Amino acid sequence: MTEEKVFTISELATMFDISSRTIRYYEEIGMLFSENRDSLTKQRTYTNRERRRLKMILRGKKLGFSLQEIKEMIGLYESNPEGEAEKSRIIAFADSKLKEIEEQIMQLQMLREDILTYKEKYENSRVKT
Amino acid sequence: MTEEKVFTISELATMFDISSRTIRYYEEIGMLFSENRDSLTKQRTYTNRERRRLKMILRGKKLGFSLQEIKEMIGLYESNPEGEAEKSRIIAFADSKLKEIEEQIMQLQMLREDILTYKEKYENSRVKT
DNA sequence: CTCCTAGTTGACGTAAACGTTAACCTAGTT
DNA sequence: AACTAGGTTAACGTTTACGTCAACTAGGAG
Repeated sequence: MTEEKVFTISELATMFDISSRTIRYYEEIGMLFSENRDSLTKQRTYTNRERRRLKMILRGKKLGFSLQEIKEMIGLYESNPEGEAEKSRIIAFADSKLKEIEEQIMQLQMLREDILTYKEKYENSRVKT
Repeated sequence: MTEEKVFTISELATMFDISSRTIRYYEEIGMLFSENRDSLTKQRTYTNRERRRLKMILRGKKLGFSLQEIKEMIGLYESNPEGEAEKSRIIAFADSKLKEIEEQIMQLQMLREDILTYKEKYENSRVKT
């Protein structure tokens, strides 16, 4: 019933269109974990939890964040702060990231407008042939 | 009257808080040009046009694009298409970039929501001290 | 003339994020 | 038994985007 589906490394790789090496690398630098590896074959298995982590990592990458930054952000999701000091430190980090993200959204909207403007310029300049 | 202000390399560098080396590198790979270099001292001078180009490059970088991608996008701004075929090729490129950018904005908004959610979770869990 | 500042061209070095290859293991065919 | 498919570790290679350093030059300040 509660049998959780697990994935092999190549299943995850094809699922997200990345290489197995990439997944091993993420594990190497502590961004991904493979629980319950077969003690004999040493093969990695991943749970849905790790699949979601990987998805977050790839989203972060597409958005231009470094793996280090992504690691810290995921840490935000998973941290269990002890005491008020730790909590406000985390909230401050969240706020700074939020500001950064909002700035990035604004810049992207500006870039979008720019490209639209140039595109329309081309569309309206009919070439006489 | 129409005397355009020009900048030295270190002026531009401090203006955008980057190194001179970075500027030379961008020139090296054909993303920036220094017109009218002193024939004796070989010193570079930049016009407002190049200052704007540099600004675009740095914006692109902050948004997570590679220098190659940025180069292509700037090419979009500066291209002067000959004939309908060339024009529709450029418009198609613009469209694909626009899609990409809109997707990126959406992802950023989702990330923003995620972080907000987690932040509020921490804020509302008062620690009893 | 000497020194300092600001620039120049190579050319080699480096961090991040993987790619690639070698040498090995195990499970499942044929 | 031999082969194939899919996985493992270890280690060296590669690309991007610069950093760093050496050796040189031209223009002023004193």
